[in-house]
This record gives sequence, C-alpha cells and structure tokens, in this order.
Amino acid sequence: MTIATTKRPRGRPREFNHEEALDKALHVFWERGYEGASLAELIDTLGINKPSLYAAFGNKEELFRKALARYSHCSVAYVGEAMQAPTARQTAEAFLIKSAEFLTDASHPKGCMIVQGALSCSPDATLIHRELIRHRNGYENLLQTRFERAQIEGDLSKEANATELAKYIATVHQGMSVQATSGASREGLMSVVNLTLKNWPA
Amino acid sequence: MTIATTKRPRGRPREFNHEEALDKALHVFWERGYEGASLAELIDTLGINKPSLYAAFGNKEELFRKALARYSHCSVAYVGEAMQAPTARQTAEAFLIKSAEFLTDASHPKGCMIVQGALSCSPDATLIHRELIRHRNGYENLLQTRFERAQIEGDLSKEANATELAKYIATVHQGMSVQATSGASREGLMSVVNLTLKNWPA
DNA sequence: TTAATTAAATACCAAACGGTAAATAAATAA
DNA sequence: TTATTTATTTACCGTTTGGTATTTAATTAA
Repeated sequence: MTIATTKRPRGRPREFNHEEALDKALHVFWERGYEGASLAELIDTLGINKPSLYAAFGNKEELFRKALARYSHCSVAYVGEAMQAPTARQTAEAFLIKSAEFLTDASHPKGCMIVQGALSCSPDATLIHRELIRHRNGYENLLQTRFERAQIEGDLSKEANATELAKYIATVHQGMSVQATSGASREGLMSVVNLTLKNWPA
Repeated sequence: MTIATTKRPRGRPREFNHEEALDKALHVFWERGYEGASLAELIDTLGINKPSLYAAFGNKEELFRKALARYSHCSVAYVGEAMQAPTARQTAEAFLIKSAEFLTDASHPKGCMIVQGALSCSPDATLIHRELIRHRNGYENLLQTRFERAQIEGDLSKEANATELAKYIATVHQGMSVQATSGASREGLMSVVNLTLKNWPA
C-alpha cells in the first residue's frame, strides 16, 4: 500500500509546472511588452514547445491575460495593502514607497507591466492596450475611493479634491515606472516620492 | 526666357514632398511606437511605395531617427522655450502647462513619442530604446541645469536639490504622457500640474 | 535625338510571426 | 493485456515582417 497522495489524473502527466511556466511567461511579457514578446522567446524561456503552451494556456493573448492576473495578484499585492493604511496620507506614502522598491527590484524586470505592457502598439494589440488602461484606471479609482473615505473619517480635509489627488499620485507612479525602465535608481525614485508627498493637503 | 526658379536636379523629380512624408511617418511612429509601426502602414500613410521610402530615408530605423529629430525640433520646441522663463518656478510651470496642452492636443497622437516610442520592446529595438532614454535624460538634464542656474541667480533656494527637483518634474511629465495615452483630459492633466507645482520650494 | 541620371512601380526575397495537424509517448482504467 | 486518455514532439501552415533587384518612366545634359 502506497502513501495516500492526490489522485493522479487520467492521461500522460505534464512534464512542467503550470504556475512556474506562467511565472516565466509573466517575466517575458513584463520585460518585452505584449507585442515585443515573441512566441519563440516564450517557449524558449518556458522550456516547452508550442503545442504544449497552446494546450495549457490558449493563445498568446490568453497567456498574456493569465500572466497579467498573476501579476496583479502576486506582484502588485502591495497596492491593496497600502489601501489599508490608517490614513490617506499613510496610504499614499505606503503606495509610493512600495512602488519605488518594487519598480527597481533586481529580482524581476524594472518598471510596471500594467503601465508599459502595451502603451504604443499596433492595431493587433488594441484589446490588450484597453485592458491595461482599465487596470490603470482601476488602481486610480482605488486611490480615489480611499481618499474619499478618509474625508469621511476626517483624516483628509474636505476641501481636498480626492479625484485630483488620486490622479496626481497615479501619475507620479506611472512616471516612476518610466524612470525605472530608463535606469533610475531606487534612491532616485525615493527622492521623487519625498517631493511628491511634501505638499500633502493638511 | 522663363522665371528664375531654383535649378532642378538632374533626373526624374520625386513626386512627393520630403518633409510632408517625414511628418506623416512621424505621426505613425508617434501613435504605434517604433515596433508597432509596420512598413506596410508607413508606406500606406505616406502614399509612396517601399523602394521610394528606402531611397529617401534609408531603412526603418533611420526613418524613425529622422522622424524623432523632426519631433524634437518642431513638436517639442516648447521645452526649450520653457527653459528661458525668468525663474525656475516659471520654467517648471511653463514646461508642465505646455506639456498638458501638447500631450492632449487633438491635432496629433496623444502622449509623448520620446516617452512611449520604445519602452517595452523586443531585442530588435534595443538601439532605439536606448536612444529614447538618452533623449529623456537630456530633457531631465536641461531642467537640472536650469534649476542650478536659478540657484546662482537667486530665484531658487540653495537648500533645494536641483537634481531631485528635475527628476520630480521629469517624472510627472512622463506620468502625464501615460495618462494622456490612457484618455485623460487636458483638465485632468492640469489638475496634476497644479498639485505638482503646489510644493515648489520657497 | 541620344545618353545619362534619378525616381516610381512591380515583383520578389528569406526570415519571423502566431498558430495547428498528425504522430508518438506515457500514464490510468478496464 | 488492451483501450482510453492526455502530453509531447515533429513537422508544417498561411501571413506578415523588413528589405531589394529589376524594370519602367520622367527629367536634364550633350
């Protein structure tokens, strides 16, 4: 009698780890963007061949969407945490400081995939282009909602404009992503963060 | 006797205007990015055929570089003007306000080509990627030099950090470019500009 | 009129693109 | 053992990519 393991599925077992492969795909898309990532580089990096990739993840666009979901849930998890900071000011601070660290982290490509995955692109990438815009708007709305809550809770002046404040923070974050891709250091980004937070509404 | 015109060159005259064609190419690269712009779309927009394009401009990379030069000299001329404002504060203000207008101008693609022309890209675009980084750094250095001059001239506090201030303004500009491409309005960008200038060092 | 020069037009090139059909291999179920 | 199921492998598909050789047309110089 063998040890009770999870029951194996019916046919030939796949020889690669699904999540590890998705993680590798994410890194390729992260560095190259949606269109800049070729299927050739993807299968080369994943170490599997094309039909296996298609069987496991669908086509290139579906693979990108799955990589994007993983990116959102894992890599950019710090955004959600920042929203839980006790005040609006601390939320903005946590979001920007964590961003400065994340965007220059040596363990993965520089910059933010949601910002740069399909900014200028051919008509073929229109759907992904729009999807990433929706994601960026989503994060901006998260900030706005958090700031509105802060106005109700009293730690942010009612004279402040939550919408404008959210767009300001989001814009700085997006600019920091471009800076990171251009080779800016973590210290360089932190100086931007400090200047940005200097004029927080009283 | 005919009117004295500019002497015609030797062979068959070209049937298109060189600068107009370059301008059209610029718009394609501006919207699509370097890699997202296909030769097919370029020759279709320019209304000439491939061999004519190659004879007039070299290959795709050279065409991009020439379009980029035109972009720098014409479209982004306002940057140089902003540097001539009487104070550092007025320079930053002029630069950001003009940027908000430029990035959302309806007469050309949204966003800044120097920011988005080749941000995430395949290895084929490495040289253009680096060229655009050099351009961005160039503008940042322009700001820094202007702010250092202001410290000598006395309209900017010597306790301010010109390098950090320049990076801050450049970062906001780059973020505004992403915002414009994502559909942000001119008013939205202006609110970012106002918040950015709010904390200008006394 | 002819030769020389330059541009435009047609047709073509190899390579890379995203994507798949068909054959083979490895596992479980009966 | 055999049938069934699923994954891997190989080979291939049509299309698009950036880039050219060749032919034809339009102009000036002689």
